[in-house]
Amino acid sequence: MRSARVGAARLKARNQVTRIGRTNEGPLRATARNEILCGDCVASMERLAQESVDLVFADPPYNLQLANRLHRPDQSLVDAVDNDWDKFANFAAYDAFTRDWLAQARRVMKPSATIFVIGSYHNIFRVGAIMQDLGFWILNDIVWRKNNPMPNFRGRRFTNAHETMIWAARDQSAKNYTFNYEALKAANEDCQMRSDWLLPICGGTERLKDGAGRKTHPTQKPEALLARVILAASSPGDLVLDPFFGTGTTGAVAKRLGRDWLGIERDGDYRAAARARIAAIEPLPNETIATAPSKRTEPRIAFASLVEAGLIAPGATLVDARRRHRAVVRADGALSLSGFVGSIHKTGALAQGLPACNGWTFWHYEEKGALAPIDDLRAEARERLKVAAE
Amino acid sequence: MRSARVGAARLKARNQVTRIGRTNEGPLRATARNEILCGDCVASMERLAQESVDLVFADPPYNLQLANRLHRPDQSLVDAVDNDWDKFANFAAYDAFTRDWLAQARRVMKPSATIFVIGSYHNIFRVGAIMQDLGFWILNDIVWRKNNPMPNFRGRRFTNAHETMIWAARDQSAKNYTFNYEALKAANEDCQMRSDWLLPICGGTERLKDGAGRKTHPTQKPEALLARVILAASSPGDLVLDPFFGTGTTGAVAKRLGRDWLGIERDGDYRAAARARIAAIEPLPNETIATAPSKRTEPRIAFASLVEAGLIAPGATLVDARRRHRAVVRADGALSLSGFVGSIHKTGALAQGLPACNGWTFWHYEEKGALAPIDDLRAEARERLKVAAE
DNA sequence: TGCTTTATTGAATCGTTGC
DNA sequence: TGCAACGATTCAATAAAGC
Repeated sequence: MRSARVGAARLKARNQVTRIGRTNEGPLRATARNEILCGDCVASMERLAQESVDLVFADPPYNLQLANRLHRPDQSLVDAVDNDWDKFANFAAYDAFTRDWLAQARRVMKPSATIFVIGSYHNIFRVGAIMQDLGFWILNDIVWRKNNPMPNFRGRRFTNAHETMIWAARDQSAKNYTFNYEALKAANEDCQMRSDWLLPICGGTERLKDGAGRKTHPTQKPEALLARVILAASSPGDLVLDPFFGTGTTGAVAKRLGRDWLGIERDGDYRAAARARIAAIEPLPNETIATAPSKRTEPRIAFASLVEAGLIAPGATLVDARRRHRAVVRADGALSLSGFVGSIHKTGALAQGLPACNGWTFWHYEEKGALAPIDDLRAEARERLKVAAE
Repeated sequence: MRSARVGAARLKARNQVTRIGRTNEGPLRATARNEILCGDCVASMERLAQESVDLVFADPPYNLQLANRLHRPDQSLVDAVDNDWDKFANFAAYDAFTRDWLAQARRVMKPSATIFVIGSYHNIFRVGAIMQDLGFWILNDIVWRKNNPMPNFRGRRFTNAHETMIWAARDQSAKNYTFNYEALKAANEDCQMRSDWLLPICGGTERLKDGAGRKTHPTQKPEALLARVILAASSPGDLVLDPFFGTGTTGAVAKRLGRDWLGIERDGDYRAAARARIAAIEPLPNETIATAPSKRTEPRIAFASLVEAGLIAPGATLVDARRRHRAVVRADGALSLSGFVGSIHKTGALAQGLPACNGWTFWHYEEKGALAPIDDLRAEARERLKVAAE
């Protein structure tokens, strides 16, 4: 079951939606959800409400410049990307296109939203520079390392074994962007997730193919890549926009992970493939996708309230883990440390001679001869609050 | 001894040099070698002869924009890069600077030369876009993955665990650039070298420090990184230009690998450190660095990574278990056995007159008088890289 | 001397809340 | 709006110190 808070927010957002068709006609009062908009992504985004999406994933044309056809050593032809949508007259044309869609993406992003743009060396430098020029604030560049890349058949370069994603906030001042740091760390052997991700390319049964066995889309991204992006930078119920939807990997993964999604795609074949694909997706049970509470999102508790609640008595003695320092709890929730009176943090800092200190983990109380951090008392107080709220 | 052909070419180049001082005064008829030019890199490069260098390695200022001081969880202060040389008023100023030095670098590059530029997400996108605008033809972007990066202390982003190098030819038509494909392949388990390189950051005894233990330069690059760049994209006797010479890693590695070098540096302290450092470098014997035969060779195994990691030194002697055969370790990870150059397997087979051989168990190194198979070193290397093995 | 423990450090665009 | 307080946060390698 979706949590009550998230469910309510999502329902509210749903009710604000003005249902629209699949064409570009008419204005939008709010932003659609869980649909594929037909048409050019700039025109489509222009009609979306500003500050309405929580996350953008964009896989724009790479502007590959393959002058000639490429043959493998056995003389077979490499099925290169030569679609019309990847053709631009020159860098200036590509830059203008890039500026247009990025500006619109930025407009529809909530202040707390972030954007991922994936590309290769053909286009990612232009994309990144334009993002900076538009005011995006880059948080990381992320390297998708492919464990099974296509080799360089001519032996004239290094194997092009990675693609680059730029992760950016809407602007420098946006400090409250969604980043599920703890969840990613837990998923990575309790080490913080690095900027290089090793993932296989999209193949096997995941790769969409037509009746004749031809791949439906030349650059279909692996769902594992989108899963990490969406888990890292959104919450259940959030709206994920993909302006270059293709065959809908973003929508499929978003639906599975309990996020809403919105795709924009010009090509009818891609839209049809995406629609069928997403319809077959079964969302995961809510308990598997609910974001774990992080310390940052827990309600703040004043140390004084622990004293008021009787969890710690005025006059009690607190010590650090090694019993080197002693402080006495005052009735007003401050501590007294050899004549100095201050907060648990200030006294902890003073005791250690440091500029700052987290008093919750520094100070301990004695219970049955053993020491426990006063953070345990805070957890107890939060537990009581939670019970009282129900 | 250097080979006759290479030696002659080098001598000829030397004779063309007009000796210059360390100031920016006066024109240059040709390009100096094995010196550090004092001054601004744009002005200095303007005085170099056009089409005179074979390889450029550039580590320009990254334009970091640090808003505040950063403390570790233990409250210690992070020693961030806040040098004046990394300060620019805005993106436009950084772009203008970048355009200027890149244009000069391109002018002095031979048609067959390539350039490596290293940067982070702060600057690399602007650098890459400007390179494309100036006509450079990007061959690869290469990711330097750090196995020991600084963590993200606030838990607000992914660990910034890599830097990016752009490798480019002077223009699209330059097809004859130097790329030692076979040597790199032999050094990488007989697999093509990928675009992601795992290397430790510069530390330990390699890191230059002043008398008080402070690092001489805040961003000294590891020699292993430069070694792979120089081995990949130059030949013995070639001239390697570094317009942001710093403490001279490029010069040190170039000299060791039998390349000529030219550095440009504004800071007198950096220049002095670089000069002393390079003077202490002993070039490797020629047989360890001569370009390997270009014909496709039998399968080889990743012996080069042991050399890069310092587990076995270039020039070291390997013997078989009964000390009947001796081979010398080359800097590119191949072995030299009485004039024949090949992989550890090929040389082992040749020594025994057998069609094939497992070099890992055939060849031994000497440690404290005892012999041990180089397979032990491979195990050690694997242990070190366990983090990255995934 | 050798092993264990502790301290230091590296290109970093690294908060939020309430008065 | 600015300022001060709260309080959350680290991985690997190297070097130094302790035993």
